[in-house]
Amino acid sequence: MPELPEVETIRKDLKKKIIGKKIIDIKVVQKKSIKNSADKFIKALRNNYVVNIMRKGKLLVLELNNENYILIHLRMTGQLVYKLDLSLAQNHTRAILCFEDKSELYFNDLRRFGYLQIADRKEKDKIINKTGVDAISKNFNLGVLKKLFRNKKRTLKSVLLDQKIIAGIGNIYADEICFDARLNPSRKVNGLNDKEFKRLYNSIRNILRLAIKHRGTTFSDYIDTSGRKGNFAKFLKVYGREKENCKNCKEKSIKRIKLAGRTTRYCEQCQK
DNA sequence: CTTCTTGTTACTGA
DNA sequence: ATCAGTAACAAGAA
Repeated sequence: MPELPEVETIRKDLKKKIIGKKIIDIKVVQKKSIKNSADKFIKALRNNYVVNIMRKGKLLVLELNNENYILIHLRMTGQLVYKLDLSLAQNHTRAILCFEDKSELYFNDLRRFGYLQIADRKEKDKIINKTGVDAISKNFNLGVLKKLFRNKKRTLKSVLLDQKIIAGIGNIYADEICFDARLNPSRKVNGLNDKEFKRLYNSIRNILRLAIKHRGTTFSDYIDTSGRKGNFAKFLKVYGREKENCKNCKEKSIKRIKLAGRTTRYCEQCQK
C-alpha cells in the first residue's frame, strides 16, 4: 500500500535511473491499466525521454521532453521495478517501458487498481489540483493545518485520509501519526486545541520523514524500483499490532476499530 | 463457502 | 453545504 513515503522513495530512486534515457518501446500488457488508449499512450512516449520526476501525494508525475506527463498511481498493489539486465517475465506486469540502453521499467499491479496515464500540462494540472496540499511540501505548515481542519466536524482519521485536504497519508501512516500525536483517531478535528494541533503537525512531519528515511513500509506488496522492501515496518507502533501491548504505556493492548470505513488501531490509554 | 483488506470515486441519506 | 456510510473495483488471505 504505497503512501507518500513509499512513492517518494520510488521517485528519488527512479530519478537516478531513468532521467534522459530514450524510451524506444512500450509494451501494454493490460489495457485496463492505462487510462488512455494504448495507441495514444505509446505514441506519446515513443522516442521521447523523461526530464523530471515529481510527486503530489501518492501520485507520481514523470515529465517528458515533449511537454507530456506520465501520471502513475500505484493504488494498493502497484510496483515500479527497473531492470538493467534482460528481465524475466513477471506475473502481474501490466506495462513495460523499454529504454535505448536495453534497460526496462516494469509496472506490476496484482489487483489492477493502479494506472498509468499520459496527460498534457493542462490535464496534469487539473488532476493534481484535485488533491490538497502535499503533506511534506513547504506549503504545508501549522497555520495551514489549522485552517484546513478548524471547521471540520469529521473525525481525525477521516480527515487525515482525505486526499482532497492533505495529500499523501494513507491508512498505515494515519494510524501511526495519531499514535505519535497521542490523539484518539475518533476525535472531531474542530475540537482540537492549539497544543494538540501542534502535536499533530509535528507528528505528520516526523512520521513521514522518518518513514522516508527508512525507505517506506512493506506490509504486503510494496517494493522499491530495485525490488527491495521498505524498512519502516519494524518501527510501526500501532498498525498491524492489534492485541499487542502498547509500546508506550506497556499496559493496555492496541485496540482495533472501524473508522471512516478503515481498520484503525490505537491505544485507548495513550491517545485521548 | 464467507469475510476482510487496500485507495479512490460515486452515490445515498441524514 | 457537510458528514457518515457503503458499494464498486480485483484478487488473495484467513
